[in-house]
Amino acid sequence: MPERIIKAFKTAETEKISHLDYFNIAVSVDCVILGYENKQLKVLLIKSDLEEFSGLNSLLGDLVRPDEDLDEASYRILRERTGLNDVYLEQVQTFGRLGRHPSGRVVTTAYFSLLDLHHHQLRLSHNDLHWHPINKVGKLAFDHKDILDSCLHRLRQQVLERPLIFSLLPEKFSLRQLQEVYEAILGTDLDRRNFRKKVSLKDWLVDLGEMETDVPHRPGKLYKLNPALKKRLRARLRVS
Amino acid sequence: MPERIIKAFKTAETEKISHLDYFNIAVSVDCVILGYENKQLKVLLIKSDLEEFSGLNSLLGDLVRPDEDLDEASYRILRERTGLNDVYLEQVQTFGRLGRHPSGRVVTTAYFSLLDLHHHQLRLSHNDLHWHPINKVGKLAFDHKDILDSCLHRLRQQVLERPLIFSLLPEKFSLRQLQEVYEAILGTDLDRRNFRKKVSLKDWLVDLGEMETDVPHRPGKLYKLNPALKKRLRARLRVS
DNA sequence: GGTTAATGTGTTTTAAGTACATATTTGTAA
DNA sequence: TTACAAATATGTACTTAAAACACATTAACC
Repeated sequence: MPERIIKAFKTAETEKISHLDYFNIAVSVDCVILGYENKQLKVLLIKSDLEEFSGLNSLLGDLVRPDEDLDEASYRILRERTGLNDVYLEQVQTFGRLGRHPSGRVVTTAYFSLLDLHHHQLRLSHNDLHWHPINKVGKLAFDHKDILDSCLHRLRQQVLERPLIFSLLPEKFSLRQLQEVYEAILGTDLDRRNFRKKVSLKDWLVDLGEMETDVPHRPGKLYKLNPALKKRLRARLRVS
Repeated sequence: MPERIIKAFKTAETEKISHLDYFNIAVSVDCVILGYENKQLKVLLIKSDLEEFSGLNSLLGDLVRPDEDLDEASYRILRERTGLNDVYLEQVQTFGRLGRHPSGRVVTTAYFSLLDLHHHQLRLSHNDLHWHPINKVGKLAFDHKDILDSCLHRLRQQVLERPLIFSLLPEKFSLRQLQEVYEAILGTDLDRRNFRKKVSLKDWLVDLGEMETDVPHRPGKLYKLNPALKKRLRARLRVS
């Protein structure tokens, strides 16, 4: 099969490079899995088990299997690591610098995902997995800091335009909770009145007619995500 | 070396898939090279030489070499095909669907580029290369129509925010010419007065104090891109 | 029943976007 | 040389969105 591919690319065929070398590039995906807790945005990291990066954390990634779509690979990683399989994932960027992986040539595609850190189905697969507050992430293994930053950048860019954020929250939430999520993601304070005006102009929320309980102050109304938008937050791929 | 990589990915190591299979994925880049002529946005295409796609056009792409960065590969393609080497290229998205290439598994990363179709250095490398008006592109080989569309979408999203467009134009240009480029890209008519107001609020242009010549009507002022922004339109990579 | 800590709702100001009109300059053709 | 065609150059009124800002209300706690 490799030969067929190389023949399909004329330029490659005429090159003096050994044909097999073209298949010395591994393809991986890395997932920036984000959760929300204690008014902080957190990212799921794992201790790197490579000598070169001992003591450093890394994102969750894996080689793409020869028989799975790129998108599918990211869902697999999320599922293997968290037990969740109906979570929104979005491709952000591909990193292909030479030398980005100490063991050889690996080109990796970054995805980000948002999920409710307290979701009842969430089961972390490994002891060394942990949630790390986004603004206390120091050095990471590989170029994973760059990958994280590019995903955060994309997220911040999109979060006010598209209803991405709701998978970070429980089913029912107050406007204050929603605003706190936005503040954690954007890293800024928002004006409560302007925020509410902005949100209410979109068709994102449904008033449940219920109130918060167990808060030491005047309870707020509870909302849920407009069901019409809910499907977009789900994975497009099923478990294989 | 492949073995080292596979060992570096714990999950892969424990799989029953033959280790070598992980290296049966080829990595390519595809370039959406856009130019402007006759008030039309055009894309550089080539006749596909694959049997499966006979009669169809495709984008310009190639396998990534084992010893070159992903970004570098896209610059190489641009250089090989057009002779230009100092042109802006931007990564857009990676396409990894199974079966997207009939000869085997190929994951491709899409880049777009804008260049002056009448640039004196432009030398197309191949007879079958041709510029195709963007709104007359029909079926393309592979998933290249999807790739083209995603690049156009990104371009349209960014073109009013960032000074990307100026490499489509000659050094000196009038505001009318500039507006026509925007209209070709966005596919809409723009109000001249509002357009000028919008552009003049940005710091993109420098008034040259010169006038158009050889126009059959009142000549307009000529402008050039603010030199401070020029470097951003150049490649970050040099010719190797 | 007063205090605390939120919620819930405007208004005003400023900036950005949209719609629209008139005078001006050049080339061309009568 | 003059009228006409076709574009440039410029400005104002209207509408919508974003930013700044204030006050009355509700429930829990003591």
